Amino acid sequence: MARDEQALSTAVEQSAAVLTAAGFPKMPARVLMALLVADEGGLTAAELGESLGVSAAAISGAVRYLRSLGIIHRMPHPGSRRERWEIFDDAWYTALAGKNSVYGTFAETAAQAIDAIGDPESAGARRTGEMVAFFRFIEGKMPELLTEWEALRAASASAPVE
Amino acid sequence: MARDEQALSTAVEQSAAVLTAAGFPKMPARVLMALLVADEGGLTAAELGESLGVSAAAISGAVRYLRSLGIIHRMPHPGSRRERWEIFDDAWYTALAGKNSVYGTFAETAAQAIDAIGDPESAGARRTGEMVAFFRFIEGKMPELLTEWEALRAASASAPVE
DNA sequence: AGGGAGATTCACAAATTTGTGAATCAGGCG
DNA sequence: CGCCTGATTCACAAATTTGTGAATCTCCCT
Repeated sequence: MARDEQALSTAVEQSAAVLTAAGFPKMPARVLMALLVADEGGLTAAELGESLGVSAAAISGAVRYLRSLGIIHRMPHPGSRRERWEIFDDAWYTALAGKNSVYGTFAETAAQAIDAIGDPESAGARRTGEMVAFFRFIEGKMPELLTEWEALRAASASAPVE
Repeated sequence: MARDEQALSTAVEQSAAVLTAAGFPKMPARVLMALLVADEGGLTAAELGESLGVSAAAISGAVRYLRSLGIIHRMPHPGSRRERWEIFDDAWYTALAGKNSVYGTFAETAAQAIDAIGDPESAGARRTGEMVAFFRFIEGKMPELLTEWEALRAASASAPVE
């Protein structure tokens, strides 16, 4: 079965839209998905621009954003001047771990509200305390979850996809 | 110890800022935090507006958004005309479960890209397949995690907060 | 019923975000 | 050594999002 560019483009756009709805910036989401489904060797900025129908400048901005998140990297160029961008294999893993720490900082910031409320018996303090505990719990569990994933992944190392 | 409104307001704003950075709309985030730390009985739209320094209209919009997410509800009014808004106790739990299903739909949308690529041996198909598997794994694990949290929560039912 | 407090909605204004074109920079190749 | 392809940055334009004021609606209370 050959590459169905039409259907692929649709899938890329739809996936990017889901990411966008989840709060991810639009152009980075599209670039990310394009790189995800790309063949070995990554894509150049020009290729990305053409495939997504946007200017080189937009690509550059999106690429900078994604690099700052540490989920893509520039390929050690084969020899030509063309810079190739490639997604890290563990990008999603990393992204989730990063989001996890966001949960953590959120919990710690909110914990300050408990002190400000003063009375630990009050509804607000109780409610806030529960939320803080919840996110601390989630944050604490996440490493475990990721370890489990790694184990699973290693187990089915060269097994077929999907 | 009495309520330190100054510090409380700061904590509310900072927590809201963290949520905003994570992709949550600004005003809903602020309203959510204000309701989180509120005393028993919730707050009226007017109280929210005053406490956050914004117009009643802005509150109304934020409240509609939060209600659509199912994380706040209008209190069965005591008798007065004033509508009181209150956060659900399991709001965060619910929110995470909801976000979880976002992961799921993302995975399923992206899975379509694999078919479009055709060759399952290609780098793109392998990479995408791995991502899909990862998010399916996370989605599958989440219920377990939440169950565990419920158990923990029930265990320390009337234990002190924080 | 009528008055009035409060919530909600609407059209518009402000502000932030997003994408573009033109200019600039970088470095491989003739 | 200088041209030429391609990446990057900048200032600005477009567009989407966000918040406001005024008008409208709701419904309790007399």
